[in-house]
Amino acid sequence: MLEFFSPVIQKALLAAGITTEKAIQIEQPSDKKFGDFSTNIALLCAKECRKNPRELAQALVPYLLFPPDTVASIEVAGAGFINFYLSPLFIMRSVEQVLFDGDHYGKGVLGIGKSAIVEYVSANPTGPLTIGRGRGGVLGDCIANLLETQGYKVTREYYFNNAGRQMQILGESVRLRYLELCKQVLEFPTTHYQGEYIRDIAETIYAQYGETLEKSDELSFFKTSAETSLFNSIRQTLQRLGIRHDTFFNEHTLYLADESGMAANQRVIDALHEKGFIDNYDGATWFRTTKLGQEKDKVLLKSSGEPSYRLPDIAYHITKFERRFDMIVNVFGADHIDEYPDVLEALNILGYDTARIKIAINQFVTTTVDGKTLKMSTRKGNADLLDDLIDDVGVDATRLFFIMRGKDSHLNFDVELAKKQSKENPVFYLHYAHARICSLLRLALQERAFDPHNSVHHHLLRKLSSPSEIQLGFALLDYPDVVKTSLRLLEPQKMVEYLHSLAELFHRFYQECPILKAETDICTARLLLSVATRQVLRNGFSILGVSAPESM
RNA sequence: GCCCUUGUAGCUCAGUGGAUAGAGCAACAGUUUCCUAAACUGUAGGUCGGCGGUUCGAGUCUGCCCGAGGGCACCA
Repeated sequence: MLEFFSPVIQKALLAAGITTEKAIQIEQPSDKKFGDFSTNIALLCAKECRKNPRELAQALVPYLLFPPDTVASIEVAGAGFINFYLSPLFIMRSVEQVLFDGDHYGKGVLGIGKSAIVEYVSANPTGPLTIGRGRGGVLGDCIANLLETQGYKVTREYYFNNAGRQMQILGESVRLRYLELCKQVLEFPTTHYQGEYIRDIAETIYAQYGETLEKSDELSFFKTSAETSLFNSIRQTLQRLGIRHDTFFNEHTLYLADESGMAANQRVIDALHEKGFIDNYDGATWFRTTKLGQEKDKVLLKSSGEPSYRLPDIAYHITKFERRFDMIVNVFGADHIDEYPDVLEALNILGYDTARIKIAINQFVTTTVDGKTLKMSTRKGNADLLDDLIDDVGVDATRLFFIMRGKDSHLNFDVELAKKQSKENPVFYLHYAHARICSLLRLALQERAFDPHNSVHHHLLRKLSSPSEIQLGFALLDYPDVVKTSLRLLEPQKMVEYLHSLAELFHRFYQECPILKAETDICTARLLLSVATRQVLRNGFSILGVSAPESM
């Protein structure tokens, strides 16, 4: 709605002879008695105009000229707020727009002609996905969906590493478990992967090859088997959640020489060296972050000559620029919070426009079962496996619970609540609203041969005027703004909250207004309002990646 | 010790420097001759962790203190 109000306010300021640098802000007051929308522009300008904000607001009002039948009234209130009330006609006309746009309602043009990359999950294949990773996965997936609604061409990328020390340890862990199956007595080191899944992989190998591999010192077979198995498991889990990736970027490619005969990692060292940010001491190569005010330099090349994780990270991000993405979104968990400032610093030094990069960090998840909070543990048991959670509460609850709180909040996943078949459970409440509308429309088809796709009666919506109808219509009109806000803040939680309030408004409308029992025109209008509500619920669900059940 | 996130109603959480701090759930009291009561309406519930500072105005910005989670490797 900013696009609607802003130009009018801009003109009014001009007409009233007020010049200001301040950006126009439009907000929805928490209380309807302060209008449908309001602006604080008079308060913002009061100081530089050296005028009382209330007087300034009063002076502005005569110049606020909106198209006919849009804004019903304008009031000055409080310290100098200007409050706008929309006309019911305007609201109902926008409901017609919802019906007209259908699946496209809420789409925008912000990203048309632009490309975006969203990197998420990015777990190395050293174990099955944990609940914590799941939150980031769903968050990333929703952000990618949001970008697509605005016309961005989105690449969903998974960055992983199947080389290096962790993978060696993984292979060794599997080999040791295999040897145990061959009745060898040995000590399993605490530094190795303890998970039950290691035994499973070893058993599969044992079942297939018996003890024929017992004498082999060759690790790579065990490593490769483990990697293949775990990567499959990860991808299967993601698939269950409806999370897909377009590209898998292997960190290892950054170590290999390209056409120019040089590895991407080496090019980063050279480029940083040229800028004077490389130093060699203690046998290692360092990124001189002390020059940037940090306490310590950071190792790029270890004394063994191998890159530390930081170097390929920088090189990897450079590829995102080289691949010419207009927007670069990185989604990762709080455990990687210290990683990105160094990467950004390096990119800045090398002259890349880091304003294109957006970072979404999600805090961790604790699960509550029977009122008891379990802390996530990667070591023993499989209580923190994402697959187990999905088995337990289902895909929709898993997805929705992960994003129904702000990403910065330390999420408390109440497993009991997620399984409840009642209003307490937000998943259920949202589903029910949708199913209820579907059921209503099935009946309307039977009793009145109502066709939701027939547009000849759309104008009847303008006959609706009761508070619950107007409020519902108003909420529908708000949807495109909610999409934009969710994207701007990288926060799909805003969408969840919105859809919940939309469901609530629908239930109230349904309760207060008889639909099929109403006289013909009103009945049709109310059915159309219901169709529009269902449309917006569906559009929102599809961004969140939850299903839209037709009956329950 | 340092860094990041966080502390708002009994619980889970919103809150973009602005109006009397909001929502959901739980609690309590009501609503079905009627399209899904798997719902709706109403009531009650607060020292915004604490103490200062910035300004016309602070839950929001800032300083310190306290609590919670995470991170501080030549691991990724």
